[in-house]
Amino acid sequence: MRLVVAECTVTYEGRLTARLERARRLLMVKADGCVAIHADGGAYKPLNWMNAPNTLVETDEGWRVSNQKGEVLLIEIHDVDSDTNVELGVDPGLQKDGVESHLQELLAEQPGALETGLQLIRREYPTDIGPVDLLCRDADGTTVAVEIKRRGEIDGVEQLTRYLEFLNAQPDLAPVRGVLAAQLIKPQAKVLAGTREIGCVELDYDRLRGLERPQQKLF
Amino acid sequence: MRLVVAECTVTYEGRLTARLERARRLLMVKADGCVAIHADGGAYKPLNWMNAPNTLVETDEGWRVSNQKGEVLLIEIHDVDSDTNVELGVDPGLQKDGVESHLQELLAEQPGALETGLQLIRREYPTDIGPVDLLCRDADGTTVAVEIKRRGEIDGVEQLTRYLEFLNAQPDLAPVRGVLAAQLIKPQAKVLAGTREIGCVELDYDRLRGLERPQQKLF
DNA sequence: GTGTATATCTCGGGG
DNA sequence: CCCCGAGGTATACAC
Repeated sequence: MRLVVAECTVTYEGRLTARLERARRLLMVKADGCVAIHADGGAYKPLNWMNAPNTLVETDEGWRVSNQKGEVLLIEIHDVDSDTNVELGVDPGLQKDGVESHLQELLAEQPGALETGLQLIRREYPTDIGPVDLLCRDADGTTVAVEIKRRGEIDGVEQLTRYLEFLNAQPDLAPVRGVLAAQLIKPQAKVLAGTREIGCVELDYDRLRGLERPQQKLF
Repeated sequence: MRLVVAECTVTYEGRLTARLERARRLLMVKADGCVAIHADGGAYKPLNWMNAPNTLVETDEGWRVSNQKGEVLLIEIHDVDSDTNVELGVDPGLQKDGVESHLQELLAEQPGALETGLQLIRREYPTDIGPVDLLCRDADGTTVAVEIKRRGEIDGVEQLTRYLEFLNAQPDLAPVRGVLAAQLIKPQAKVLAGTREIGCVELDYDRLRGLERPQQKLF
């Protein structure tokens, strides 16, 4: 990783046009080739950047970074304060837990946690307009489409509504009802779901994890 | 801005649980207090971070960064390679052009560019479910709700559909029809718009800018 | 590659 | 403060 502290003026032309007036900033070039221009604030996001893959051309005046899509980042460098290289090596990477995919795994194993008697037909059930998180059959034999979110909001209800329209157009599945499952469902989403006769289930993530490994509960 | 290169092991507990195994990384602390942990790849995004405002406590073992929401970033520091401070000062900031707000300004001034005879009633017309970009009246006196996007996709059609449902429930406005305006409208969005009788208009941004300042065209 | 959905999204505006 | 919508969103994943 190369770190340069310099007085610079920057222009970006691409998906929009943007300009940074002259100031002292940190330029970061990572091993993958991406370039980021950081100021001393504004959270972790750089003021301006160019992702890899790109081409960096260095001249006396500064850097010209461009890519195949026609985007150009011009960094005019007036004065260099420092220019250092840091060897970091390959990173083992971030391990995450608690995201939607894990919720989906847990519920695929335990559909009964959503509703007594619910049984899984298929996870990621494919349709022409995208995959349905879980397709299930309830105790009465009715098909149920389940949409899983970390937070249940209006767009989740919209998404499930599109799936239900599509699934109900298939005579072998119809009638299909919908259930929105999330750790937290916002009031607006509950209201919208109610007007469309979509069920709402709020989940306890830690409890689901416990259900997944019941033997752990015995000790 | 403080830049530390160090061998570290990191855990984050908050909106999710995440862990970074031991490796050499760049730790960045900006003047606003935000902390970012960068590897030598993965675009400009850090592997892990904590935004301001937060509290950083430094001990012999490493850093403990926490905030009021109960999120905690623990950085165990095994070995410090370098630890430097860089003075950058306040940044004049990024100036942008070409985004949706500018399209909205241009169309608010030139509703006729969308459709002959169209007149603006109000920009950012407020409803209980969010503001309608442009509310207009057409040559026949019918109310028209306009949703403006840089790129017209399915979610833009959904958003406009919600507004139309809401507006058509108001007797003083109904009937209201919808128009989706964007620089580029994707085929799927056009199809969905068609099934809901929503109009689609593709815009030429440069031409709109020209219309805004017609005197520039004379020279 | 396109299409679809997610994200510790981030960021800003308005009530 | 939350809610809502935009983003050069970026990123992953399926088709």
